Amino acid sequence: MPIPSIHDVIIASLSRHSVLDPDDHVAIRRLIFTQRQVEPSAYLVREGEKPVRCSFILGGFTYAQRLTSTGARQIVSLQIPGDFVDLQNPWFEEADHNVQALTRAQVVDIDAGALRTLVADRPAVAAALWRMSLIGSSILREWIVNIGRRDAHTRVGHLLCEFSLRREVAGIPSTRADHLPMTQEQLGDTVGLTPVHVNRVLKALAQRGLIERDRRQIRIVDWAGLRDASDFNPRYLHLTSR
Amino acid sequence: MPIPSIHDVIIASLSRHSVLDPDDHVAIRRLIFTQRQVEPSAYLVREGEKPVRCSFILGGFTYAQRLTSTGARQIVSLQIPGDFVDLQNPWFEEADHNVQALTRAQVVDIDAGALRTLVADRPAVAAALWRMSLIGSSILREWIVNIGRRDAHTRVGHLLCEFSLRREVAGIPSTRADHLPMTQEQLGDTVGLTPVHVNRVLKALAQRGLIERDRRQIRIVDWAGLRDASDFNPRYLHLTSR
DNA sequence: CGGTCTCTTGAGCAGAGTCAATGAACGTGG
DNA sequence: CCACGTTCATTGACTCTGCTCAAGAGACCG
Repeated sequence: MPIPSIHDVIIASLSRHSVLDPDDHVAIRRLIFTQRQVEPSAYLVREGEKPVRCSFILGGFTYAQRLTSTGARQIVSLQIPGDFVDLQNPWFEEADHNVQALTRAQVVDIDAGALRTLVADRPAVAAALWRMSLIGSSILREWIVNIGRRDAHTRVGHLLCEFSLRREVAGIPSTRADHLPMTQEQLGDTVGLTPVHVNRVLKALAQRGLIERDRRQIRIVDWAGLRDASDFNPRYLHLTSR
Repeated sequence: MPIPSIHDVIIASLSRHSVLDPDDHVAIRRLIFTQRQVEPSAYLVREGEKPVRCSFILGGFTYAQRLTSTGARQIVSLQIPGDFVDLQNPWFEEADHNVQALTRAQVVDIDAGALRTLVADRPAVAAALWRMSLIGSSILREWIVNIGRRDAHTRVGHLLCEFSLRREVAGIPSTRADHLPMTQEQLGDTVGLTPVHVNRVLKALAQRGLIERDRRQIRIVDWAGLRDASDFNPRYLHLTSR
């Protein structure tokens, strides 16, 4: 794909949630950035370092993660194509978490300073970016509820629903290979469970006819059933409003 | 207190994290708002409703909360004086959570439209507000780690450390009456535990000499000890950077 | 074809939850 | 100033969800 189309992808992503005028488009098109590919588990951001750029995901998936002093890992967010990785970077002195590629991913790096300038010049772009980061906050709140107050079955089901819906809304077809591109250990680190228990929960969900599994692949068979069983209400994703 | 001083409080709060110039001050001083007092457990925001204003806390404490379908409650954030309640409101069509007063609280309501205008006109103010909301996101991530991967003792201790430090940084003296103005049930709803277990954990923390309790009051006796026992690293609060 | 991950399953354990009773503190009205 | 009701805190006894440990089976890769 030629370079210009990447700008279109970013504009399209912002426009999914906000309204931009032609001048905003022009300003975004002036952004200079570099595209690169990252391999699974490669770091995009490291806790403690000074972030000088902000990435945008073209393809593949990434996750943000932190470790406790006992070495336990907790995944705190997932990014899918169309999302920004750490939109906060231009405004913070140091990163407060790590970001790693979940799958092989194609990303573009945007200079933090250029992003600050863009935001200062174009209020509508600032509002669009802000809105995206606010939706990110809303998802964080939902995860707190999920991990804090739901039992293991509901928790895992809720994550499956969220991931599936976010992907669908972003228009990302789910291929056989990457339907839910996580190991059961990563799934556990996302919802606060051990991999062993995740395994048992997935087995139970399959036995209840809510999902189907084949190797690493997880497919939702009964969407309404899983949604209801998982206390999933998409309001927190703020999909409709714009 | 005369009305003008409230603007000063807001400017001071923003200036704690960001740099504003005199024109920004002028723009903030043009904000019109109403001050009011809310009683404990009164709602400031209700899930699902269209938010038309954004509140700023002058005194007292509030919390954001959501319920699961089974009726369990999870508190997802705490606001202290100097914080905004739902800075997201001007950009969302509907609230995704409830906000209630934890104690009696003094708040000012700012019209969402006026806030949008201010942000569009004054990039530095926008950056300051954005930065505050990003710090809020960072706290949400830490809570996910806390609830997802730490055991009950560490979890409770971590919350005590966070609350104590945030309050100290905001310059809010802790009076005997409201040191930690939460019931054990609310504490449990914050860290994902039952009130009964919170009670046992507090008892154990006191026996270890980390905290002291008297009625509702909880005092940290051994700050370094509690910090280390609770895996508390204040990086996520982004206090120093500005 | 061996090595490495990941998944799966069983057995036993334990941290946190549930249920229930008692007690302390506090506010209110008489 | 006291009686009463309500809300919280505290504690014990018991249960159970999810964790730990461990072994074996697939899958995948060079």
